[in-house]
Amino acid sequence: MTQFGKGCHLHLIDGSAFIFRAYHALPPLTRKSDGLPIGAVSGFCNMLQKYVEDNAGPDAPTHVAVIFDKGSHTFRNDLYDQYKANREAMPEDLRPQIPLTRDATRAFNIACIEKEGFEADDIIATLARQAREAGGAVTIVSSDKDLMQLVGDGVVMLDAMKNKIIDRDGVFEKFGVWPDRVVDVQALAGDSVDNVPGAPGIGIKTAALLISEYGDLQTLLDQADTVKQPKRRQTLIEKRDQIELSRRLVQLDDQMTMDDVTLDDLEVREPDADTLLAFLTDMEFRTLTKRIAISLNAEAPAIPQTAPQAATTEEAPDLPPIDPAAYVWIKTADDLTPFIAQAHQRGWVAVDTETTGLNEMTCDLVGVSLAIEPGQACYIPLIHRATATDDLFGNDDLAEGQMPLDDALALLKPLLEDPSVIKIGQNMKYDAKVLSRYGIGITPIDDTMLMSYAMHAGLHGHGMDTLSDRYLSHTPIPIKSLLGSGKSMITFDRVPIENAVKYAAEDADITLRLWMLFKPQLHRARVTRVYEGLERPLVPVLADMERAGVQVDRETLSRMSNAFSQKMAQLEDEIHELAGEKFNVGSPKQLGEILFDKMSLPGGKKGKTGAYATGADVLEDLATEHDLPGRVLDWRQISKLKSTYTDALQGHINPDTGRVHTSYSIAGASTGRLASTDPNLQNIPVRSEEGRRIREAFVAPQGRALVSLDYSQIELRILAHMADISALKQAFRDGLDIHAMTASEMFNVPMDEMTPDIRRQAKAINFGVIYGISGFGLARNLRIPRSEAQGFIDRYFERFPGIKTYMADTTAFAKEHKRVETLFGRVIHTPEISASGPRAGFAKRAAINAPIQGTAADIIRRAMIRMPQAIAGIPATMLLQVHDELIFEVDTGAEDDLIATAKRVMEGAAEPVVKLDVPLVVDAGKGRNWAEAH
DNA sequence: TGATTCACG
DNA sequence: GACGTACGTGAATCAG
Repeated sequence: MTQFGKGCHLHLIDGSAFIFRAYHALPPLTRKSDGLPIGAVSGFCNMLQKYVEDNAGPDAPTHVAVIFDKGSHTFRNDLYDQYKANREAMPEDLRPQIPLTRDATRAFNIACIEKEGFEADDIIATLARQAREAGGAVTIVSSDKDLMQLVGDGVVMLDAMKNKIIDRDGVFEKFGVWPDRVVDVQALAGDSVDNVPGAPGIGIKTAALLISEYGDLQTLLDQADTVKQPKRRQTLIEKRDQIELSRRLVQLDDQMTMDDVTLDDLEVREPDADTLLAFLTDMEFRTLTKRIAISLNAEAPAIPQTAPQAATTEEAPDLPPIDPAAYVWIKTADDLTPFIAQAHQRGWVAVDTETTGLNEMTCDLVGVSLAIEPGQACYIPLIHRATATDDLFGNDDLAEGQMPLDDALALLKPLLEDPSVIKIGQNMKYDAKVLSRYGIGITPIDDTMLMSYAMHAGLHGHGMDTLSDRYLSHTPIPIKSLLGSGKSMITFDRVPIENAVKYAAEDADITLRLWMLFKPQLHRARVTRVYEGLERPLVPVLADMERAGVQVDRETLSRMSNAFSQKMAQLEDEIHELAGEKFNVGSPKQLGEILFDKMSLPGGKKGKTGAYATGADVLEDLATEHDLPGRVLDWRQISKLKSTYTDALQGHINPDTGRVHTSYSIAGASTGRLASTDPNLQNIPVRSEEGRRIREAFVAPQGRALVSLDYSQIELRILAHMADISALKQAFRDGLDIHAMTASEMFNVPMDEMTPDIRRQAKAINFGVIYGISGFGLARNLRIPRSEAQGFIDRYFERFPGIKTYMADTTAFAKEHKRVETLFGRVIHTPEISASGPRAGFAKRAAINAPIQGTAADIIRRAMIRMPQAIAGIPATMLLQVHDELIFEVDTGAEDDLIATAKRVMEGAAEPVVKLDVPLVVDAGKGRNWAEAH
């Protein structure tokens, strides 16, 4: 063994870069024998092997190590809590591969270095310094620009993919300064990937210019008042703290204490053929095993041929049939432990919870089912009752053959919370919410409903019955057959356990089979990023929001209900008086007969069911003829407010929390929007004065306030970007009133002569464009002749020809591919696009609207996913989402802090994946209730 | 259960 | 030439 010193050459390989490159470059391979994801490991081994082959010549290194990141919290997070906060979560199928890449490195007999709480870059910096001080040369195998500050003085970088050396000149080419000033440039330019703020408005080019002129960052900041450009000067002076913070973030730490590793430990060693080949064989890499066996002059061990588990075609894989008789009833801890052990070993388990109801906030956990292999599933009954009802004396005994609830949960908790075991479920938000009330934080999760949503939105629903029917050709046991329906319906805890086992375990079995089918399809459908980045991470965020709920004041609602009752009774009397007879004002059928048959008012049109139409637009037209229609409109408005809001909302106040807990469906709307149910809190009135007062009942508790932030004109901004309309984009950049600007363009009216009416018409056209405009629709909306509306549209297309092109391109794309996409890759299928008749019109307009509405939905999803981390230091809770608005509750005094932070997250939510040509603007409000905050 | 109506973005 | 239309949702109500 030689002492590291002069003549030695150390190679430091950036392991994380290898892993991510391998993961993204390769399709999602799985180990054939058991389905373990191994695509990244395979790519990693190939890259290591290629590296070894490429570096065997006279320049071969004498010492080598692969360096990995370990842990997510580093000293940089202590400096700046937003450091790397933009990072998307590690894909679920990559996580189990991380330890395997360490194993692979060791199998190649290469030193493998990681240190808790340190980034690989700092370890590399430290080892490089040590090697230089000992007189050796260093090559850093990476193309990461963050490492370029280390280049020079015997240190070079090697881009292993391009096999290209990056030396001082290469760094100068990239940064415009020599390596010793790279951190200064990075500190100014910032980095959106790592979320290093830098100086706003200054990029690498400007930064390099400034640094070259002033020599270094310190001098530049000290003499910032001499910078000629006023904007730069102002930024440098005002953002000095932020820039200095950025410098500390990008500066690598080369003074780490590496007490357990010395350079001498890194000496190049020949791989041990048996060890390496055993590892590769175990991974079942056939080609690579053979290739390496040849290079090592060794015999390649045989890899047993096993039947492929997940089929590569669309056919269902060859699996045991679904057989409810084969499922296991777990009665004791001894029955359960083997299942749990197997789940740990496998790295995944399908989970389903059974409860006494559908409301996760109030129902009780009745049992849990698990599935580990197709056909191999069990059910753990927990509180099933012995009889169908309690007896006359109120006795209600538990059934035999159940584990005590606490014992079962104590055994399950470590499994459900184990970060190395994926918990698979269908609509996991439900199970996560139920389990969280029992002190279990289930993680990490995979969700078959969301996988289907990512792949099949627009094609069909994503409930388990639909998916099982379609993709497994199996109809699950209907829940009705166990619970009955209507008045005699029972709760799940009254279902005899032998029946419950069949039903519940089947659900877990089906979920597991769907997962095995869908998981490899995500990559092929090119929606892995959508699923991993927009669907899966939203589950815990929404679960927390729903559990938090919003405080609603029953007194306020009840007072309003009473007032509405009186007003309705009064209006009813007037209506009956005007009609000359009593009838049910709430019955469109009776109303139609009164209006058109008895009173013979004009415009009576019957729909396909033979009933007169009595919608608001019809009644508004009739209001000029008679007093009655107007009264009915008033009555309807109040009736709506009372029944749907002031009355129904009171019934949704949870008695335990005093708050209303909505439920968001993630996979409901085809465009990517959320939908709110039980109750729907996305349609609380705001447009009418009376309706808006209902928002006064949504309050913050004592000592807190509500804060609302909403995107301004987000869909029009997205349209301007996607259709690339320079006039609209410029208007948004200039912060103009977009509807007034449109009106000015279309009607040749100067902005300072704009009237509200002209602006209103332009606004209607702008909205019409988003919805897939038609002359008829615009005419009806604006109540103008159809020919005039068509004239507006023609003129609009003349002024903004890009819009017409965009619409034509979008429909052509939809026709060709039977789908459209958002800027973030969300896929919305449009199967009806080639239909004939009126359905074609619907499909076409939907296809035009979906990418715009969907992109807006993607953006706010991204903001919501980042929000919990971003506001972690503020005493605030995110409560509600209303498509382009987020509502928070916050301690009084911290409102402005929250607004600043949440605004930053929302306005930057598209980045770094999409760089919009228009700014996103968020407006904010605060108050004691929602009416004040909005 | 389906149609109608109307609340929201 | 006629069809029928703005896009996306959920809830309450009536009527069969």
